[in-house]
Amino acid sequence: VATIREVAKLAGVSVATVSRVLNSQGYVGVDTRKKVEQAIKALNYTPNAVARSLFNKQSKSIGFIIPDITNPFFPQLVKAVEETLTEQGYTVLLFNSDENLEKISKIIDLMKAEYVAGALIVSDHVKEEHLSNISIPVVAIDRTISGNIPSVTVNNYENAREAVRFLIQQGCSRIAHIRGPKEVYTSEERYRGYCDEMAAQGLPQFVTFGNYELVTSSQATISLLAEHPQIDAFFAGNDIMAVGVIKSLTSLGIPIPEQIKVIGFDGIEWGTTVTPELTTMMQPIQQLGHKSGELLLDIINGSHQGSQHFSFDACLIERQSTNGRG
Amino acid sequence: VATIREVAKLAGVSVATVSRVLNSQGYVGVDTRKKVEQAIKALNYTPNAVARSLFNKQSKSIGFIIPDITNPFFPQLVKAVEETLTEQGYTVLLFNSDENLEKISKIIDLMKAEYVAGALIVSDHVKEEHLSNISIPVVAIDRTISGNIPSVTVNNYENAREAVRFLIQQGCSRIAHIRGPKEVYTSEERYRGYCDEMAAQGLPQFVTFGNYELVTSSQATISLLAEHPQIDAFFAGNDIMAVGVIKSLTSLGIPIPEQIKVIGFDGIEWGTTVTPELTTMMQPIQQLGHKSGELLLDIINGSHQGSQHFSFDACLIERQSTNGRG
DNA sequence: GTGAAAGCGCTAACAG
DNA sequence: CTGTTAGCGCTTTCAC
Repeated sequence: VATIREVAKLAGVSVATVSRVLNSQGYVGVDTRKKVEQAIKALNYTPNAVARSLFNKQSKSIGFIIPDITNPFFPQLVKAVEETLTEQGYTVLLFNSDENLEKISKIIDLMKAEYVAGALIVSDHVKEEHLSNISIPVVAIDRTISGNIPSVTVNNYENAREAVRFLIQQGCSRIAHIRGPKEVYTSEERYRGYCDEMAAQGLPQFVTFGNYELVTSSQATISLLAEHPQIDAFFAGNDIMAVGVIKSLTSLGIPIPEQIKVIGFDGIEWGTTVTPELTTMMQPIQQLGHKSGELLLDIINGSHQGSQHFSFDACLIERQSTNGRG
Repeated sequence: VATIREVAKLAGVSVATVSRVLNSQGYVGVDTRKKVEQAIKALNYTPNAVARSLFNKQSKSIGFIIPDITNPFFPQLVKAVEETLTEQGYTVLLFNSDENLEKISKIIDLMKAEYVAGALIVSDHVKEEHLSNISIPVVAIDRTISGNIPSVTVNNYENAREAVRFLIQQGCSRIAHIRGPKEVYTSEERYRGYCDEMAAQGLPQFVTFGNYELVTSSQATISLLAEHPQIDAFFAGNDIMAVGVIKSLTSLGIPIPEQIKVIGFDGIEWGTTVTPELTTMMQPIQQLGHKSGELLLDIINGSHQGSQHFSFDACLIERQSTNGRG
């Protein structure tokens, strides 16, 4: 592997000059530049990223902390983020936190040690104080951390109301909500949206915890239905739970959507594998990923101005689980 | 952030001595060591990983190349791999190749630039020559690259035969195979297993391509069935395609497993969300991940000896899609 | 046992 | 415009 010194020697110049053409910084004579470029090509030279990091105290990589790589929502987000970041010459370092604070603090140490240029964080447990002794730019995705930390989110609250309104338009009035875990931002927001919309419409509320899990949600469905047989629709806090609802209803022999309609939230592929296919509020994953990548890069480059917080709307995808003759 | 020099000053020794206790290398006086350790604690010092890499030309990170992060099989593998690697103080750098050779060569360059200690690769397109000018240890997972490159795989061929045999035991004899894409190792192996077992049993073969995709598989199912109505079982090359089979059969009103039985391969969670739940050959993902991590570490540490190739068995999980009154 | 010094590959003053 | 030089933080001969 060639070093800058070898390039300099071949080109008959000093390493400083080579460094200048490498970073297109400072004045370099036209012919000198040409000689250097030839030498670079001849030696198939690439600057050593580690040495650069050591000096610059910054690398061309971005840390990305997600809570759970096995939740299909996140891999899609990762892909979107990677698209914009690699396009700008950055590498994404992906970390799985499992929402474990010890792990998170290790990850943050590691990111500092690796001189990452910035960080993208999806977490309900990371608070501003965890980030206080970290001097690198951070953008929160999918949930806010604090008003001081830039964020890119989804209008969970408003879109949840929209889901409920859609069910009402379809003729439902006894709408149950299987909600996600406590203290999880998206879960709380969607729950709040459900409550407010139902209250606004003067409709009764039926709520149980499903914890964003399939099995829990299946069970919750059955017990809720036992208590309130009049339920004519389920709004699940995410698609995984909605699939659980569909499983239970199917096993109970309840026709979907004729007797009970089901709507989810997320837009993951699972929703299309079940029968009937799941109607859902599809999250704008591409937009989330691209915007957060761009925002972070802008902040890193110091070229960002204006609002620190962005949010996008989920989009209703009507499929079979609500498309009855209704 | 403290540096080694500050630690040395506080401890009243030279940086060389600090370095020695850091790496527990060379002789250090007992009391000197104690002073240094105190200073380290007092300053909350952590050695700078980048500076270390620059000198050692090796970092404590492992590159992991997967073909597609949105395929649920890989996130699970990633988790298993991470478990063993982080335990040993290594960080996993995850890369998505999309099986794009250009991207792969960039990733390999990057890994060299970051001085990764080793690499784990899942790919059908990476050949030995791509790795030739790379001097870091490599382990292939889930598919072999060449006899010279250590690998940890699944007995796709044998386990596919097992799946077919199971179907036969259940009383099926007109068994169709929806196969994965051409030139994909796992796909070819499972196909070969199907063919050989069917031939051995003197049974007729029905094969179509499903390309490891849901929609393609659904369509393939319908056309295959139109041509050969006598089919009484489907062996799909992976679970995603098996779900596609179930979808089509359900929409055709064909009872599963009474009229037609279905078996998949992989053991992803999707299989439990569909109705009926999917019988499948569950891959030993944990074992795959752990073994490949250990193997790579052993090679890096030069402590490996013996076989370079390991393989594990997938395990039959009987669920509703084959559990008819049969 | 311990320290001084050279150097990993690169960049950024500072001279010229 | 271009070269010299001093580090970034760490490890490792080589003396003492």
